[in-house]
Amino acid sequence: MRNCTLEDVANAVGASAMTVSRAVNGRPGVGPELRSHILETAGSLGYRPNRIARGLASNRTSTLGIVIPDISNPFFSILVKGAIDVARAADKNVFIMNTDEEPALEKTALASLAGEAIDGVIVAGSRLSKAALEAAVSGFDAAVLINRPSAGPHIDSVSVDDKAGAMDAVAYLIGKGRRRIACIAGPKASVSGRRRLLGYRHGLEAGGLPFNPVLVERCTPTLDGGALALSSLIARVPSIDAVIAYNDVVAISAIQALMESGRSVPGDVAVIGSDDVPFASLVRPTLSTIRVDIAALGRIAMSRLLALGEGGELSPSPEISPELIVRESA
Amino acid sequence: MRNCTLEDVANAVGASAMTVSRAVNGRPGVGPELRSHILETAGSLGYRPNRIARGLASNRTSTLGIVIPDISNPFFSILVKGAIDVARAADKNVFIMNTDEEPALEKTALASLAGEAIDGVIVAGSRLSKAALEAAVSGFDAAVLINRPSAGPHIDSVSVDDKAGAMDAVAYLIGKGRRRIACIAGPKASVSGRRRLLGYRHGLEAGGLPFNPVLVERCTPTLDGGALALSSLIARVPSIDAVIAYNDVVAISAIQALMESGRSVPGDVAVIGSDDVPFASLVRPTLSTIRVDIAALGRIAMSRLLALGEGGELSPSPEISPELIVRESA
DNA sequence: TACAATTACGTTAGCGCTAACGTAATTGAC
DNA sequence: GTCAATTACGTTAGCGCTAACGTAATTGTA
Repeated sequence: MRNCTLEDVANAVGASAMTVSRAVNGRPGVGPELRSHILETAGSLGYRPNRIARGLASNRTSTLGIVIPDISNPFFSILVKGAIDVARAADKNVFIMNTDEEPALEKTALASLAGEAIDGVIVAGSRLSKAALEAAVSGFDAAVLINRPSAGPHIDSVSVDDKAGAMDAVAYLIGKGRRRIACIAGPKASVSGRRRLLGYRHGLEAGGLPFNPVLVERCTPTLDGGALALSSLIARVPSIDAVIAYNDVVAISAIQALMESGRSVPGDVAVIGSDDVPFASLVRPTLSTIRVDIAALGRIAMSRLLALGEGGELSPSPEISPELIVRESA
Repeated sequence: MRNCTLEDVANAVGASAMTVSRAVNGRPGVGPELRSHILETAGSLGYRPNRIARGLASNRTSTLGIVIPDISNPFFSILVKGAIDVARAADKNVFIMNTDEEPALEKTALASLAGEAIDGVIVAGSRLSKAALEAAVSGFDAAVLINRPSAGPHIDSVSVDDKAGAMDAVAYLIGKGRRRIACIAGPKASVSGRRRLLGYRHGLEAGGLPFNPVLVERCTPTLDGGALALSSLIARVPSIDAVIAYNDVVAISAIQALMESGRSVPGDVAVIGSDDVPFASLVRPTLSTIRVDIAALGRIAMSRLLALGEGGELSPSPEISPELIVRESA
């Protein structure tokens, strides 16, 4: 039982394939009676357009791609959910590519998507250099970069003002009397990590505290990364009294390590995470964090990607403002 | 700058497109020197096979689909990660379809995937009836259902022995002296929820306790679903001393509600979740749970889907055994 | 040496669809 | 009534690739 094609429908109604194509795609050039007759027949024959053939002929596939470092990280899974909700509403399907934080895999993923002739791509949490990212993305008709500057007319960008978020957090900590504030920065290749580090630094300076590199430690964005980084930090500066962390996962990991080292949170050390992933309010102590509306970020990115594909004029790239959420940990 | 095609490469080396196709796909029928010459030229021209055209011509797209209720649920995001890791190794791309727990959207998603002419699909957490699921899935060349029985030769199945897991948990609770054990069952449409409920019932009977429907409450698998269900339970039976929950998210939600009601966990009420998602060990009290190797589940499902597509003989459908992890909450 | 089997290619056709360009019939303006 | 503009279709060609079938050259075998 082969799938029903345009031509099958055309034969059934006694029209040409082209006319059926026009009817099915809601395009002008078909009379109202014939149109409805075609649609009825197509329905009863169970006709489903073959997106592959359509893609080959029209060079537009109604298919999009999302490239992220790690779908099992709640930040990215929520981001993806927001994005594909919007895509589904527009009847587009989307490929999800996981890069495991590996720049090489990110390049491969983008190259593979290029072979799919997709209409556009969202790249979030890219670990590529500016030049490499631009090169990898330039082959697409449309692209939206999250937390990376746009480069070119068919490339859009949506960012979170991570710097401001980190500054707020530092200001809050200073206001609470904390003076030895450490920063667990993210992976070196993470732009949002660098922005948060910058915000940390500016926040300290704004509060009249010196920036001291000894209070900064990089980490992998995993559940043990935070603990590892924290161990290095307290080995160097046992008296730290606050930590701002790259994200919530890292923050929670750091809290575990702090407690194991005999320190209380927030008594001895205050901790602020970032993103406000769902479990941030479930851990004990509940996590103070710099909230980002992640799903909205995904929705906005996908909306703009679709608009870019339509060729419409885009408003200037928005910057999402994070918001400090104070809970128990700070 | 158009993308380079097979024919461009063919012209460059002075061979036919067919020969280049054979070389690029590693198929026999090309001499060793010509083959390497073709591959070199293809590389230097930046040739990337057009998967769309390949799909149309060969009716195999090297593309797969995964249909899940909610990618932002850590269970499914980890499952997806396992699956796409395997897919990537086989150079396949995958569509992720989110159904928001809606049977109607699940049908739409499957129908949309059918239009993509994908090589196979994994359906996890289906909320469709047996008949509807079989109908929706029968159009695919290959399918793997997670936690649903297979139906047909081209449909495989991978299941978790949820019933055994729930029985273990109940036995453990009874062993600890708990007698009024409640069950927060999942959504009515969830097969794994029904299996866990069955395990709960059998576990009680095995332990010599009566099954009492008043101790069972359905819930949505969300962060407030557990709390809601728990409120109903304690309204009916204030003296419950244990709860086994549909999954970890629900369990944590229930714990919150228990604490708000003035009960201590595990002092007054012991709680056991299911799945052991990463944050289960991060919440306080840390969560006792019925561990499932979710990533392995995803990897196995994808491996079997790929094998099914190759037409190889499959070993009988495996059943993953969960393992009770005892932490603080029980 | 003769003849089948194998290898290394090329040719043809077509996957299902749409872009681009017909063509015939109808409409409207003056 | 004339001519342009519009509408409602049909025809042709081709997207880039591969399946299926050629064909010529080489190899092996008795």
